[in-house]
Amino acid sequence: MAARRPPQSLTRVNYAVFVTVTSTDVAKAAGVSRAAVSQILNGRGERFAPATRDRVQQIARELNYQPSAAARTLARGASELVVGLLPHTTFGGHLQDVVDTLTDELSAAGLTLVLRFSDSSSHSFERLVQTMRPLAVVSITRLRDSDRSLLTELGIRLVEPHLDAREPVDHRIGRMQAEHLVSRGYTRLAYAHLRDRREDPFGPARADGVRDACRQAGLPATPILNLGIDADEARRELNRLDLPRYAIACYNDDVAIALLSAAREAGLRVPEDLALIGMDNTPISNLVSPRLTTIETDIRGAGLRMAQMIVRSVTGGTTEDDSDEQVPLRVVERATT
Amino acid sequence: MAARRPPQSLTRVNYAVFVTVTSTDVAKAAGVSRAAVSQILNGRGERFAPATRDRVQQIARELNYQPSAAARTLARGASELVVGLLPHTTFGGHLQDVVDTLTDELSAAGLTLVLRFSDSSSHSFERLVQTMRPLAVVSITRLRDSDRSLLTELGIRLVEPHLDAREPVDHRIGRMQAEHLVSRGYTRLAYAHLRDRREDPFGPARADGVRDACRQAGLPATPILNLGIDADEARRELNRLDLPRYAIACYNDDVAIALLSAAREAGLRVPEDLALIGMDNTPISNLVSPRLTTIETDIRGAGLRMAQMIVRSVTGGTTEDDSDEQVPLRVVERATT
DNA sequence: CTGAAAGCGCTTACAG
DNA sequence: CTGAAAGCGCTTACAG
Repeated sequence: MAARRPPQSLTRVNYAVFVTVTSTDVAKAAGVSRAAVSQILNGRGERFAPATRDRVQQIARELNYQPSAAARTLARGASELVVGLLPHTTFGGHLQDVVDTLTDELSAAGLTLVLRFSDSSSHSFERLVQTMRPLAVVSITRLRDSDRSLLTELGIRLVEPHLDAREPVDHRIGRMQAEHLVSRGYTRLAYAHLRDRREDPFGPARADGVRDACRQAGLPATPILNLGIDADEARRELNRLDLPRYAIACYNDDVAIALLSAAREAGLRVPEDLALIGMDNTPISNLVSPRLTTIETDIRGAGLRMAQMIVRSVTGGTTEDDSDEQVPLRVVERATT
Repeated sequence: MAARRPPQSLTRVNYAVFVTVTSTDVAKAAGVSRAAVSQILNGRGERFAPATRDRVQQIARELNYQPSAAARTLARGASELVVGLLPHTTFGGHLQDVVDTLTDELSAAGLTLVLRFSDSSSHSFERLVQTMRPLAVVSITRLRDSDRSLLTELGIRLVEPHLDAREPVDHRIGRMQAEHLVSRGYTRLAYAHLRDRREDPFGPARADGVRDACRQAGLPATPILNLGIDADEARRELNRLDLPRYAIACYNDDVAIALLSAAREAGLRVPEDLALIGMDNTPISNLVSPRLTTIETDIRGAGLRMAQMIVRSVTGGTTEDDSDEQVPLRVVERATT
């Protein structure tokens, strides 16, 4: 074991003193060269005697040998780091489960997933990718153009699962919302965004889905509302509509609840005068009255697919989503439509 | 510029071809040695002629030289990586702003913040810290014991801002909830946890705060409720109370809204028969009826303090929170108390 | 079937 | 005031 002496002058940073087991330790203990240890532990050990192989693997385990990422990166010229970019939106258990799945799947493939918010400053993102040289960046949401070109320029693989299906999932969500409303007899539809664009990463694609569904059904253009989760804003946006008898597809359940609350105060009957459909099937959507119609998605399954796609893309070189299955989506019909 | 050739056999991973500017490039262009470049760019340039210093810095900027994190880590024996552990709880804009602040502050100090969920598997966390050797780990929430001892063993600094104030912020939150309820004349208090422990990371500390405040006010022990955001569970837990005339401090606004909804269905008057206080001042807490009393926190300011504390701890060696200011907390009184 | 050697890009103690 | 040299831990092409 090499006891690491910290550098002498600590002007900037205090270093911990690590006790590390290196490949040299393993090699000595096993009576082979470091090259042998490296090859055997990296799956290129076919050429070695099975006994040697076993011995090395056994000893590495006993010593709890963990190769240094820094050294490996330096030697290989690329890291095993994958950076996951989280949208700057409210998210709870669901999205976190997806990320956990991703973490584990990538870890099993020898890759390390590390997270960032996609909205943190471009500057710090640039530093991150320039210095860490991740193997890939996977973005849950649409990337800034500047970040995208940075990655292209550096030759860092970009994986964007949400763009990959033949019909992007967000377009489908909007379409399903609209088709449900149309099937309940509504002919005048609107789309309600979250006003803060940062929190509305999927809004544009979903609004497109609503618009396309309306066009296909021969309905007029859909007005676009923009509101925060706030009673005043909801009332104001509602007033822009030629009520009664409108149906609104909402960015998420919170937006729908804000509109629901405003409608109640304005004396509108829901769903007779105003129909609402949310998205996410949040627990609270089932606690308001009337209970909210919404859309539910099997996001865990989606996480698994995403993970597999990334592993495939990183290990196999393709970014295409050859499996053409789609994320399962389901309308949860309750009392607001 | 060194064009990096990818290794010949790509059994596991496809590598991108990077075009990197190295310190050698800078050194050549400036007509100095790599050592000089290193020292000048790392703030140890006092010994060099000002002209040399300026030239090197200028050229490094022009070439957009970004030192390789891997090489630096290897040479220095410790990385400049800080791992931030996110609680596995619902969070929206607020917490994300804190994280963004943290990212930028650390970046300004030359450190790279990278995120993980604290609940992802211990195994993958171990791999992360063993291979990446972060300079520090900062945990927004309480760490698993196994993870904690792993870090101790490896000598990796652990920063836990939530533990640092003289009175931990979560204890204070519980106490403020209870004190508010007591001040409104309630004498029988309960605490409502989120049932899923993963989503209730701060619950125990807050329940302690409620209990301590009640003890201090001479009130009886507080019953503990556990519920998900679900009408049935809320009703069930409500039935365990000897109603009417109870006041419940809730883990967050969602829990309070679930109880509010159940109370409404059970024909209880709020706040006469049942008082509720939430936590977070979510937008929706102001949209339900009656509007929810809750607690608001200046989490942005908290993020800044946290960032400074981490930078100080990492660069200065102390983990103590010498600044004794507290996170601002404020009761937002509305109609449920 | 296995090992010696070179090299990844950087930092730092040391020599001039 | 500045540079040559050694070394961080690993990987891989090559020689035996």
